[in-house]
Amino acid sequence: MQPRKAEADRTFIETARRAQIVDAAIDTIAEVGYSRASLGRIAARAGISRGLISYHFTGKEELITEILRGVIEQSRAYMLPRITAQSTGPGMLRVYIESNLTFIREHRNHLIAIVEIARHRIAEGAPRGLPDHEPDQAVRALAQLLARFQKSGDLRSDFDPRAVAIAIRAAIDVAPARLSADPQFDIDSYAQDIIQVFDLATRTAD
Amino acid sequence: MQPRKAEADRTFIETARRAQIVDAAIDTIAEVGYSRASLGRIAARAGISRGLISYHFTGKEELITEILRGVIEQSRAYMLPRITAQSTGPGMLRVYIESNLTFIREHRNHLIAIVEIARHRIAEGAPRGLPDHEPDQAVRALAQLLARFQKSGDLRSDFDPRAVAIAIRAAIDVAPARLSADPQFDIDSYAQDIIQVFDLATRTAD
DNA sequence: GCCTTTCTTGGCTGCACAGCCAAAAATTTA
DNA sequence: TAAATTTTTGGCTGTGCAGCCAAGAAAGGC
Repeated sequence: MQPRKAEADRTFIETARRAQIVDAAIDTIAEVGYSRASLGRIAARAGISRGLISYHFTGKEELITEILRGVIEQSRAYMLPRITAQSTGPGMLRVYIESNLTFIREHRNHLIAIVEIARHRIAEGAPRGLPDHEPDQAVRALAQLLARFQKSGDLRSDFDPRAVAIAIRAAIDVAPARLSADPQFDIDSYAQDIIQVFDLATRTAD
Repeated sequence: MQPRKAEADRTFIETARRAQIVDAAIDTIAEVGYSRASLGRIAARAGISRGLISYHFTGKEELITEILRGVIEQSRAYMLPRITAQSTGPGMLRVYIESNLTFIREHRNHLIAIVEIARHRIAEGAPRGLPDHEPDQAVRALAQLLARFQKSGDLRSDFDPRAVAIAIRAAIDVAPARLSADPQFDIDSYAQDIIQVFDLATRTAD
């Protein structure tokens, strides 16, 4: 499951093709769902032959991994500075939810695709009791943030940060599916409502 | 996609076999995931031949529908009386979350299976812009409950009941996947934390 | 007991897919 | 321009699956 060669060695064409294939794969998964997104369909959308994907990627696995890697990297780059800029608990929580949902709105298909991938990975690929899957990492990171502000007295301390982190991630991760199923869904007003919910739930009674 | 015959006409054997196959299908889906749960695997678990499933069900579709029908019926029977027994907004909300999560704990595999099915149905089966899928019904029903108590002044009225309903359902629906991925996950304490979150978020400031 | 109906098996067919490969086309190098 | 290399195509192979069916086994009616 290694890339075919080191990134630095890639030709211009190879780099461009890989990007083109990744984009086609994201749009295909977002449109027809993970398990209908065959290499044939992805190739058709990119306007190339099936074999070409096998030439540029060692297998479907590497293609999917590349999608995850790229999108996660982009979302980190967008959200992390915004979140760490906040110094108060409620502020951090607001910006955490807000930046997540803004990123989802602005990268609709990318997020629909990785949520699709994550679901199938959790459900099937995983032999039960796997070490570390992606959603767990997000939950753990958020739980740590919450715990830190609990300790500093900036958030109420009578809740389990892990449980609340699970609920917050669940509320965020459901948004891409909503977006794709319901064109009416207004993600910005959803964001505001969710922010209020978790603000009221975690804010110290002062 | 109709059942082979009216329910009343079924022989003893047919009824027993259908139940046996449904049970095997639920356990298989819960164990290996939806898309690895082939008729062959389900038959193997039930200790019967593949063809027998085709004899008792018109197709895989009917089998899946039967699973959904049964589990939804059971969960309604468990939860509905408990929820309608509550007369206050906060009480309703507490019992709604509690009875959902208790039912999940007591019917682990059943719930893992239907969440699996629902995910794949949303993601793939659905031509975009479908009329009514199951999770939407649950969200809509909960949103109506919330709206009713908002109008009677029993819950704060500065949130969109639909958005909060989506968040509550998301927090509940994530539990089966957590259960199957993480044996450590304590669903009862999770329930208590989630109850507190949404209680604080929706309770009128009195 | 025999005959009919119900039940069950295992094999067959066709489909969709991922991965592989030989050869053609395009591009680069000498 | 010729040779070498990279890129691309389309077909082939094996796998896993759902649905179908002929024939056998079991159960029930007469």
